[in-house]
Amino acid sequence: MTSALPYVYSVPHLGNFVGSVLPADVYFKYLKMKGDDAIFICGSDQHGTPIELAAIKKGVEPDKLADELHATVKNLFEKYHCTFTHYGKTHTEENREVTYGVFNELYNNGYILEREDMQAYCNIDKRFLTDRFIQGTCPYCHKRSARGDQCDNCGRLLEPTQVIDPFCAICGKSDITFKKTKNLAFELNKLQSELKEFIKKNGKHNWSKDAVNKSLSMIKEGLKPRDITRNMKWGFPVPLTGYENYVIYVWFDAPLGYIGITKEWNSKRWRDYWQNEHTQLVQFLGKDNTTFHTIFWPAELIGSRLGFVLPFTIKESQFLVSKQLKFSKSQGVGLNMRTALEILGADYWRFALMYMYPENADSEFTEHGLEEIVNVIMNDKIGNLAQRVLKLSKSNKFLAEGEVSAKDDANVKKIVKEYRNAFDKLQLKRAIGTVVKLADLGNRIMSSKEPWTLVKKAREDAKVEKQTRKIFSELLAITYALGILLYPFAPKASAELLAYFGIKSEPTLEMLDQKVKPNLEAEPKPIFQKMTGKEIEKLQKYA
RNA sequence: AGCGAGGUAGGGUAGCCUGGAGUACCCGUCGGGCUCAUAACCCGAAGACCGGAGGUCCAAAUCCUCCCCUCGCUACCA
Repeated sequence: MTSALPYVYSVPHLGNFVGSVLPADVYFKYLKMKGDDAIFICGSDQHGTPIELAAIKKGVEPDKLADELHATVKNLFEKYHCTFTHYGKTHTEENREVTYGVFNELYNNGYILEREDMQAYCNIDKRFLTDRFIQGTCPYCHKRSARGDQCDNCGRLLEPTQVIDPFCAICGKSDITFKKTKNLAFELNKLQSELKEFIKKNGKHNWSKDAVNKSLSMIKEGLKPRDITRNMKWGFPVPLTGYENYVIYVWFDAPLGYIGITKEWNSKRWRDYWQNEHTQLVQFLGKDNTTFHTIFWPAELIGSRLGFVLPFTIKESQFLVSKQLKFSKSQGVGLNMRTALEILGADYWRFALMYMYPENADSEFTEHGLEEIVNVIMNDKIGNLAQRVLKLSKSNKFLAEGEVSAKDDANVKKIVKEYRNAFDKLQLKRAIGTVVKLADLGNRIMSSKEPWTLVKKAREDAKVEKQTRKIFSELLAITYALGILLYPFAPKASAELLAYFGIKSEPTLEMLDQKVKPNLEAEPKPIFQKMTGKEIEKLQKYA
């Protein structure tokens, strides 16, 4: 399984995180709990115009800048307890090999076309300028914020020739002329029917309606050849004579990075996953990225005839948006993955973000919404249930000692089944909902059975004692199961809870059937805390 | 503009594929219970013309058509 490769231009914001890496990591943790042979591949997408431009402006080599950014982002994901099998990057020898392999096969198989077009050329820097290297005044809003592809101010799409008073983003001068230049294009149109067949077949495997329909409609409208070379410097050089000054276009090598990164992880085993007909490839990505994964990239794989696996499931997310808070616009300002950790710990963000996961529709991030999830769902319902069960058990050891297991409890079993079912269908919001359901079950038992009353009678009445032991056993089983089910969403809290039951290793679903003994000597500590005025104040700084 | 997806109590969501009394969850509001626990938890109530207008059907939030609003894509951002 993979998560969309973050384009490492700045610190990812919370919307980026919840769109692909986080749900992917959550799902991966579930697969590991289940015991599947799964690997989770992700990494930094390092090529492309924005990074080359930033490197030129900073006066550093693009590979150096890209590696620095890669290190920063990698470190951040670790702080959020993401456990990739490998978090790599696209500018590697391995990815170059994979990219050239696919490129050469497409070329040999007759899917590559040479065509000519007009492109901007800076007479001062003596180089061609891709659209983003052209800046100037927007013909629509007349702000000096237009680029060759789009205006940053009004968001309208532009042609480079439409930009008024264009200047070169590198030297700032206006000495630009348009020259005829050649490029290689990938004839996607030749693979249309194979792509359609692939989407129709695999689209049944839990893809969103949105992903299937927009992919099919794009094919229906007719695919066109798409450029795969760029007249710039940063990237993999095109391995063809006559193209010495060109690099492979980032969209072409970035998704091949999934394979390249796997090869970087393990030079022997990568083929076992990627060239194996039994592999089920599950890919997490945001809605802006869908057709790259359902059309452009599969076309590369199909056209290469190298027997690479195609996406089995496309797990597309919508966007998490915020009207009241600034999600990073770029440049690391606003509420992003870094600044968020200054407010709350990783478990809180993981759980809260998954609780508001924009699974089927855009979802709204609000300060109040976050507060509610942290304070009510995590703290009051889940954390406090564990605390009241463990404390009551500790102060009534004679009723709580002995082995417990979630195996024989019908209510717990039912919820666990629903949890598994939700995950297996990739319904992640439903999955996190079942965790809350389990806590609700515990809280309801507490209220209806009132074990704190029973313990007083249990010492005198053997019948009551037996009854009370059963209730304790059930409550402890629920708490133990909570510790396991919580793992994908809040791994740290899960570990803390499971420690009371003597579990120190990574949890598995099999453990639910094990018999465990609660440690009634240890003083239970709350696994979650509420957000206080201090955290809310910090959050409001981003309003 | 074209294509795709969304619009559900005051707020936030699930339900829609596979039609069956507006069903459910969280917050907020109102009333009650409980005192084990982190002032938490539990029970009950009020609150929705399911974006709008038509249509199909014994029956529509769900299927069809048109319109309005929001988001995404439209091939040189990735």
